[in-house]
Amino acid sequence: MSEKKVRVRFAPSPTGPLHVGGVRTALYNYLFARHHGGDFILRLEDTDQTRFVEGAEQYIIDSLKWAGISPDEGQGFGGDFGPYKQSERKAMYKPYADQLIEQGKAYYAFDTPEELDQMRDNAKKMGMPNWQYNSITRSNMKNSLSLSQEEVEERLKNGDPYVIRIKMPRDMDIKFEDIIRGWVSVNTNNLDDKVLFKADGMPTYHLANIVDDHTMEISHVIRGEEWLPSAPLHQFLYQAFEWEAPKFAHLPLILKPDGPGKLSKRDGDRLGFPVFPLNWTNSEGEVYSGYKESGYFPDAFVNILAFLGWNPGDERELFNLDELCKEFTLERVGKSGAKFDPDKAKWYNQQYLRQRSSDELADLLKGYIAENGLQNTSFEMAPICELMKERATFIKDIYEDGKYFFEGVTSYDEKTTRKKWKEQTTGIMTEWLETAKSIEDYSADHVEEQFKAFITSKELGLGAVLPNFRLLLTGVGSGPSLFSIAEILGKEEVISRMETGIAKITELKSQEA
RNA sequence: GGCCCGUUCGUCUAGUGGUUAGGACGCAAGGUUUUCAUCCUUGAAACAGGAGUUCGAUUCUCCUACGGGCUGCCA
Repeated sequence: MSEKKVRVRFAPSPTGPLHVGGVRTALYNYLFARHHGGDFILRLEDTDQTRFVEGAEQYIIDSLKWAGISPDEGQGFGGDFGPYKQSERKAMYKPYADQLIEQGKAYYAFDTPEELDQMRDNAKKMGMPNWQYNSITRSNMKNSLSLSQEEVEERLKNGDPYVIRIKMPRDMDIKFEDIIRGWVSVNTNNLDDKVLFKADGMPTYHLANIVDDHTMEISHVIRGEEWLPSAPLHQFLYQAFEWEAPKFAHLPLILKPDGPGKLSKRDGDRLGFPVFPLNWTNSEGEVYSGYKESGYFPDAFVNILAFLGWNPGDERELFNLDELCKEFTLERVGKSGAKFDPDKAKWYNQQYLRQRSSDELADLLKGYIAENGLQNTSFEMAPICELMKERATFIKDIYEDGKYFFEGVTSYDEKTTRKKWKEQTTGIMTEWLETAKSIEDYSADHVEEQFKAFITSKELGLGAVLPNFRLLLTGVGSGPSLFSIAEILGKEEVISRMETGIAKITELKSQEA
């Protein structure tokens, strides 16, 4: 049976940026291909010329690359089955439509869009919300089944606009087995005579899709659930052409985190999380945020998406791409839609951040600083990352929570100053400053030892003194081990920060009084 | 409205004809910590409802409810 090589395709329409649902579909295709040693193909379905969006094609390619799931062949990636863009394959489709006409499986229809709108409107007014062009109604329409042969020829010769529609038979059950959903069955009485070929000379999605999947030797069609209703039509077309149909797998949809409905473009920025892999600026100049720019790692992003509808069947949750390729099967994909959980997404990123070495984080942090034109530091970046990574979710947290390493101390946290800096503190800190000056070894352990000896000799409590020391070195009331911070800053900087800090806080305090 | 698909903690989910229905995120409490975060422990939290089938159904069947998708010369 399926000795055939596994070949799957991701076939988006370049009408805008890809959102996470689309990327997940691409990911599942990629994982399936890798798991079976097959090919993953990118095909652009741009048969609707009115919906062309500048930059969308490149956006799709860039997104897949960023996520690390580049196609083996396809638009922008080469291959032997090209072109991979339907607008460039335009000439291929007509003969297939003609073949169906010759075989009596399809027919010409001359009804104008206006006439069809009129039909639907009238039907609606008469209480029929779903008027369809089908085996019943087609006899009342202008087509090659209802018109005389002479008139049809006349119209064709005159160059009257026409479409080609499938002639859906009456009362026939179409069944197919979906890998995820099992047997799906629909009666053709509920199906309409879909347009296969448009008046502008382009095929519709339905025709192009079948012809391309067949000629590109696609073995499995893995796509979103929104295609399930047209799957019977596609099945019927394979039969009409007498082609072996690929296997189908319809993926559940990704839903909004709050109310009902599938995740849409606006949800992300409304709810404070991205729905797109990369930033996207529309023609009006509005920017929609992307995972990349929001600080997500590609591997975390992939992990998040993989688990929206799939799981390994045990309790592991952290999977990199290689592991996913090894373990992914369509049989373990769920049937029901998943609501996107922004909190869980952050948690994943945090896990991946912590897995990274301090050197790796240091490089990323340098990139972040450069990209955003932020203040660089003369301190070693890796130890800072080592110190901050436990409490960070994104690279930017390392910078923001450790600003004092980069921008120095620019202010003193009001609350901590008010609550912890007592009258006698200035004196204590000045004494500690003198001691600190005499210390040569500024390793964290040694500073801690000296500090503790100091407070013991003064009969002071750690909780009363340390927050003030922290205030002097960082300007903030909380953070990682202060002694480690001191080690990174080094003796010179510690002394200098203490001197200016004591002076400034004392001044602030005296102004209050 | 019609057709199709779905329904286990708030969310993502595991799971079985007989289980204390498991995990993760989030939430709450306690512990650790100079502090914040981390970390550890504990806790609250689910089989949509109703009929069947069965000795026994969360698990199988049907109905209802709810959710979702589709219903274009869009994909």
